[in-house]
Amino acid sequence: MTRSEENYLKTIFHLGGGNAQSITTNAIAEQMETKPSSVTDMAKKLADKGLVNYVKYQGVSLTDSGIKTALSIIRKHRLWEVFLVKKLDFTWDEVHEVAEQLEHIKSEKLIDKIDELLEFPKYDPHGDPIPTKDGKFMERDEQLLSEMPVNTQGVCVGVKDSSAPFLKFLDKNNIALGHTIKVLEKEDFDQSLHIELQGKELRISHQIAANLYVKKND
Amino acid sequence: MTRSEENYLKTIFHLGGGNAQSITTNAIAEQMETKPSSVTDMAKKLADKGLVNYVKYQGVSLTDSGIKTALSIIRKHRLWEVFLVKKLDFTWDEVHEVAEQLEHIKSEKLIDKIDELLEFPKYDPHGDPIPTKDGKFMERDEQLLSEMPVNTQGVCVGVKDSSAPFLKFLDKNNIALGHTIKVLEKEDFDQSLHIELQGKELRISHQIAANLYVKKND
DNA sequence: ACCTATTTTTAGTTTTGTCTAAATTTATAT
DNA sequence: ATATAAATTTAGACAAAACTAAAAATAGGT
Ligand SMILES: [Mn+2]
Ligand SMILES: [Mn+2]
Ligand SMILES: [Mn+2]
Ligand SMILES: [Mn+2]
Repeated sequence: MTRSEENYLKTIFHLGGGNAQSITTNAIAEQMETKPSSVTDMAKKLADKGLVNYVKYQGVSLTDSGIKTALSIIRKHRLWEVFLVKKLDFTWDEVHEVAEQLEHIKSEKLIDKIDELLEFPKYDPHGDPIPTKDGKFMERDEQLLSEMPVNTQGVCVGVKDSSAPFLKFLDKNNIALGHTIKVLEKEDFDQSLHIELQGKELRISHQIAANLYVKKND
Repeated sequence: MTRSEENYLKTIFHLGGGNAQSITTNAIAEQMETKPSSVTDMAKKLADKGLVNYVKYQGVSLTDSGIKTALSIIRKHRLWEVFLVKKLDFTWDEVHEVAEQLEHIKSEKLIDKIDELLEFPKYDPHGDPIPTKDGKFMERDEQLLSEMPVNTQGVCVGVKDSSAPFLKFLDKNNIALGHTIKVLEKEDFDQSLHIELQGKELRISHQIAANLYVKKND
């Protein structure tokens, strides 16, 4: 399994190709910042290896074997991200790039030991669930902050956009995973929100709210 | 800097190319389990990049820039080996393969933090010195056990051969870094040694003794 | 049903790193 | 000094993974 093949599988999974959905050539090309013709070439190769179902002009979806492989890469990526934050004091906006490299290290023992050292974390620094060794996913009952009704409250559990600029913005505004957020008011005009964050009041744009996952309190 | 280029530089360094010595095409090819013609191709490329001095039919030596790069890869390799042993309970015969992959991860912050986490180790699990960030080497006053005179004693500080079979053999015979070894007798016939190891007597072949580094006691 | 715009594939190139086989240079031995 | 052997380089090929440009298929709109 080459690094490139692994990256394609991961991307197809993230685009929904694990749910029998057919992912288009263009969607993959855009996500990977490559050209559609390159995607076609790889689609054929992955199909030959039994990792994707590929029908000309119809896109690709992952086979069971492809899903398994994609999940193992995603598991490694997220465990390394936790390692970088918990053990090496990286900030959550610094880890993704390095994890993109570390996820391709081939050693089952290595990743199992990292998992153990971290005491088997369930979520990565951005709140994304870490698949178990046998490819099980811990999905969480969560919703976007932008979809929470006024006067409900919950705990921030994840980010949809995990780009460095967004994460740094959150840091600057004291928004972090585990913080309590209550929706005080929604502005009709621009969908901006007036929220209570850890006791303090704050106004945030729709764009921010639409990239924060919240778990509603019982 | 590609992974392949890094591996060539590291190999040339290990073969002595850091001391203005000219390393032959065949020596590099043999060490890297590749063909001489491939080495010639790479020699030209590395020369173009100013990393080696290459004279046709005469072999290559590292430039200052090449030495610097080689030392940075070796530093990463050895720090990762320490990490695997100290933090993840790998044995010293398991670490090399994984370190061969990890040494190519590109992140200065990552390796500096690993160094810090390990409290700036000076030697790797096989007793090899870890170059400092600015490329300084901690050479040790050491010699091969096979070259120690009868009735001298010292501490085992390193292995010359760090292949898994040899390391496992050492484990089985309770030979480990830090253990005290005294040469009791040398057999003229086959150069085998009669030694005292941590108080117990033991016979070892010349081949074993010629792959153990010992630091003579003052 | 037909035309058009978009998507996707094909065909042909490029780069990196490898290989084999052949040619060339250097080393060795008489 | 010359023949022979060994080491090294050259030339040409290949696989992986990308690209561009052109061809083909699909989707939408009238
Ligand atoms: Mn990430
Ligand atoms: Mn993440
Ligand atoms: Mn090693
Ligand atoms: Mn080592």
